[in-house]
Amino acid sequence: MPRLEDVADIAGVSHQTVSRVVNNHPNVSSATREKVEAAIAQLGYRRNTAARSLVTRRSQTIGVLASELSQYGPANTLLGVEQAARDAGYFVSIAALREVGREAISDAVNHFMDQAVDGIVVLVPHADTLLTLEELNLPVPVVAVGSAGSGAVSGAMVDQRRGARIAVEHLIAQGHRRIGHLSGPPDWTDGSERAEGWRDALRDAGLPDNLLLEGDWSAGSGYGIGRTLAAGLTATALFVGNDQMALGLLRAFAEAGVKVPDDVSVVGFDDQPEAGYFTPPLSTVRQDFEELGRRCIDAMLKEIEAGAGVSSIVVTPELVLRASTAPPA
Amino acid sequence: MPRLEDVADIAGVSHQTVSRVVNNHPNVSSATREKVEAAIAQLGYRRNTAARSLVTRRSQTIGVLASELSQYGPANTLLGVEQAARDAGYFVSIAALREVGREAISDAVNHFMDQAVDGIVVLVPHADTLLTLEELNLPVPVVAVGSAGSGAVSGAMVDQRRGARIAVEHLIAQGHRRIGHLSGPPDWTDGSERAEGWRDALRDAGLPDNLLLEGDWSAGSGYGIGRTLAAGLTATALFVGNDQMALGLLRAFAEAGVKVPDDVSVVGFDDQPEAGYFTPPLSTVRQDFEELGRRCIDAMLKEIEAGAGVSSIVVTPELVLRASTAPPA
DNA sequence: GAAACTATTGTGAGCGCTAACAAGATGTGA
DNA sequence: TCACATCTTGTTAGCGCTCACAATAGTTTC
Repeated sequence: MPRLEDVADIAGVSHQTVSRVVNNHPNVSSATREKVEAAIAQLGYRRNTAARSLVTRRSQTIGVLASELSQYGPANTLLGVEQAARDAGYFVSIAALREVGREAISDAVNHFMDQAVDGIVVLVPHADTLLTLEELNLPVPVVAVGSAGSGAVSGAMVDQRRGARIAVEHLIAQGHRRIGHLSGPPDWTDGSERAEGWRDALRDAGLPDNLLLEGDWSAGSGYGIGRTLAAGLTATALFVGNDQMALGLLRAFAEAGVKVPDDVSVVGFDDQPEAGYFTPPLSTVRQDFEELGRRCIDAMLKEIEAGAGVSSIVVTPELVLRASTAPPA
Repeated sequence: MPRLEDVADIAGVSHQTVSRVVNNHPNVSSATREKVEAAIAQLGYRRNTAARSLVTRRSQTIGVLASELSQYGPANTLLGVEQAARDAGYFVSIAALREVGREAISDAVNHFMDQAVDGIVVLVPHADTLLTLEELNLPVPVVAVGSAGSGAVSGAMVDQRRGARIAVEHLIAQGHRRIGHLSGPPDWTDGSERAEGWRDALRDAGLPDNLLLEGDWSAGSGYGIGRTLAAGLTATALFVGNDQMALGLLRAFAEAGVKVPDDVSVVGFDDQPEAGYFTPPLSTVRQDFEELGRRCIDAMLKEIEAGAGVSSIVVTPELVLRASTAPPA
């Protein structure tokens, strides 16, 4: 591999001048710059990241700590993060968590510290992730996706509470009075936030908020709960914590002869690409995960490069109406 | 950050001895080792990756070049890759492709070369990816997932042709004689391989192989084709290139009053977690993507560390039967 | 026309680590 | 006992780069 020195020899300048060209320093004459650039092209020179990192004490790498990477939300957030990071000249390193817990998070963070990442984006949507991160007291900026952040850690989230509220308010506007919620696990921030939004909307409307069932995000849990519900359905509408559980629920209702939306309306959350092809097509709440990811990196780079303090990013979701909702009979 | 030297001072040895301890060199007395380890713990010493990389000329990083990262298959392959790589002490860097093409691949590869990765796993399931990679003639080992590899590039794939064959042979065994195929795009390796397997099975059985329709992997394309098919259905069974298209197809059939499996049997491909909750639950071909990812890293590390040559990995898929298939009426 | 600036280029040191070699300590057999 | 091997530790150089500073050339100001 050619070095700065080799380029310098060919261009007839010092290694430092080559370094200036490579780093876009202002005080280089255009004649010199051209000579150097020609030499760089001729040799196929590439700056050695390790040597550069050694002296700058920056790795130009951002670590992404993720669980549930095969889920629609985290995967797309990762895409946004990657795009913004690469555009800004950063590398993106990942560590996937198989099970979520203090130790697994700590292991992954250690891995990133070994790599000397310049910042960490955390894509672990559990309620106590933020706490664990604060305890670890990391020497680099951290953005926790799915939380509002704290004094030490930046947050970036879709306003799920608001999304849930919008969905439920729509059902109320359609005339529904008994609206249940199939929530995700309460120890997931998404699960509890969406449940809160559901409750907020019902309370504001003076409606009962006692029909709450807990799933685990999977289609299987939606199916199981759907079978139980179908046996003695009291609600005319159900707000479901994510699209996958809604899929399972629809399946269970279909088997039990419960008609959607005639007997019961169903609203999901996420708007994954398949949601429009469920039976029936699912009304749901759309979240722009890529945007969320991009904004994480914006905030992170401000912390890394401009020394900015922690920030709190909020992205607003949007209700998408399809055939699974209708006014009650 | 403490350096090797700092640890050496506290332990009362030379920096080189500390280096030996850190790198598990054999010839260090246990007394010395203990002193050094105590000093390391006391200071919270961490080896500086940049300095190490500079002298070893290894970055301990594997690049993963991926498109379609929000899809079930690539996402789970990535998980397998990450697990195996981290277990082996490697970092995993990612670059996601927004659109697939020579230039995008070349950009991402350049990004990895800037980072001096030790190897690249390519998760871009297009037919001409392999060609592009060969042309780039990379100075590090490359494993192309979804291809059989070539003289210069290792391959790792699920035996999709065989998976398709198994699925279609099952339909034939059930008594189906007109079996159509809704394929993915033919310029995707997965698309053409699965179509080949479908054709193989039909030809071997002396059945017609002229009912081939092309989708684009999305539920939407499955839906569109489903609507067309429903109008004048001649097949009694359909083998669909992936589960998402099958979902759209099922939706279209439901709308058109075509009963699955009474009027037509449907088999998908992938076995994504939701497939069992479609209406009806989908028979499909299961692929172990994580295993595939892990084996990619095994092969890659053999190339990097043992100087092994290119290899070709094949993982066998498995047919999962659910309610969407039945003997013809 | 000398002093004071600015723009451009070069020199030397050192980031933290590992590899190669050197040297001391310990043990072994004749 | 000495010559030789073996185990353990230390010394030195250098990986490729950027930073701080020095030096030169060109320009302006009074």
